Amino acid sequence: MANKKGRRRSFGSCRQLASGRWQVRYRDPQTGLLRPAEKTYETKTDAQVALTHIEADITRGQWADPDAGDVNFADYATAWLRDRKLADRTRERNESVMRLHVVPVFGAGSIADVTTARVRSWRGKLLAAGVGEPTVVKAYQLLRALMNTAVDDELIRRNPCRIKGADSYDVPERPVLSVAEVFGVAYAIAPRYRLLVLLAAFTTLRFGELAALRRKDIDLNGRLVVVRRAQAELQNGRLFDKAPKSAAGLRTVSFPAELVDEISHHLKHYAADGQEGHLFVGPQGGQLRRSNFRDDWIKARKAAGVSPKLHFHDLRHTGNTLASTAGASTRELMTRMGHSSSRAALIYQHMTSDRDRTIADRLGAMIRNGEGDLTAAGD
DNA sequence: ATCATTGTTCTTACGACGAT
DNA sequence: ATCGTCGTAAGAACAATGAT
Repeated sequence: MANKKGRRRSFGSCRQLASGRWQVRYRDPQTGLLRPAEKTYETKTDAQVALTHIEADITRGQWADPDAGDVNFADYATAWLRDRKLADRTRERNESVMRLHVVPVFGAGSIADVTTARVRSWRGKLLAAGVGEPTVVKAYQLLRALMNTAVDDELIRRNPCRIKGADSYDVPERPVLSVAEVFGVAYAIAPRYRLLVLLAAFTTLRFGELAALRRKDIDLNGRLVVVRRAQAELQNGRLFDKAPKSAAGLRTVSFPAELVDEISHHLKHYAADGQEGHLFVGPQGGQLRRSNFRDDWIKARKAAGVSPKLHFHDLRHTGNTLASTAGASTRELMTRMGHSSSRAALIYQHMTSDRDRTIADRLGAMIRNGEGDLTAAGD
């Protein structure tokens, strides 16, 4: 229905209502139905300008259904979280961040109500309330990801999460131990965990990988430990083993000959029975988990006089640093640590086991030179 | 190369429960 | 009654992968 008089428009129409104000109507590009614009205009000129803008939006593919953003945020967020295919642990975390920090503020309104200004103030309040920066960053990233999907769904035109620097934070350097300090901790901790500390440092396995080790994964003669899986822990405490994601995750790492006696001793006294028995178990024979390891770690850390900031995971960095000192190349280190390199290596290169053995041997030399007395003590 | 996103580990707190 | 262990929950911190 074009204007009766004057210039014919090819797009939409304007008409004057009984009130005297001007209404704009146009074809909804999705339904093909004639729909009135959101508001009316004082003058015919204003109405025609508005119509031009709408047409331009549609032409550019930027037109968004004004009603679409009217989706309840909480409902949309729930569906969004549900439909993502994520690892259980990631899902858990996303759900808790959403539930605790995002939905309480935005949940009641609609998707379109989330404006940049509100996002900024929400973020500031979280920080002011004492929520840690990593968590605030996490919450922001999550909200942004959700709003990105809303953009894809054409609920909103553009993502309101556009606060510079809000999606990252500075990560401080981690402490690194000397060989002497590694042994200091190893001999300060409960004996059943001594090998755990040593392997963490000298094979640079992760806690989850160490916790998943079975007797059969240790080759004393070959001085190898085979990493076939990692133990993961859900927030609800459920433990499960995960296969490594990449070829690099499934790997064999050499350990220094200086650890052989320690390992034999451990196998004899502490490891669970059978080839499938866990190498490391809790005080009562249960599976090793963070909660039942933590107290021992803290005590050992204190007794050994190392930084109270030292995380178990820092042993891995320590081992990495030591291995680097022992002459490992970046490539070799990555292999040893179980990193894949999607960038550089199109084809996964196997480091020769000879090379890994050499690195382990040099680590052994460090143990001998640095800490021969400690290895003999306290057993 | 850089940024976006996903994944893993560490910290703190508390309650249940059986052993001492 | 107290203690050690274990399980659970929430939050914080750190690391790696994947997409531009």
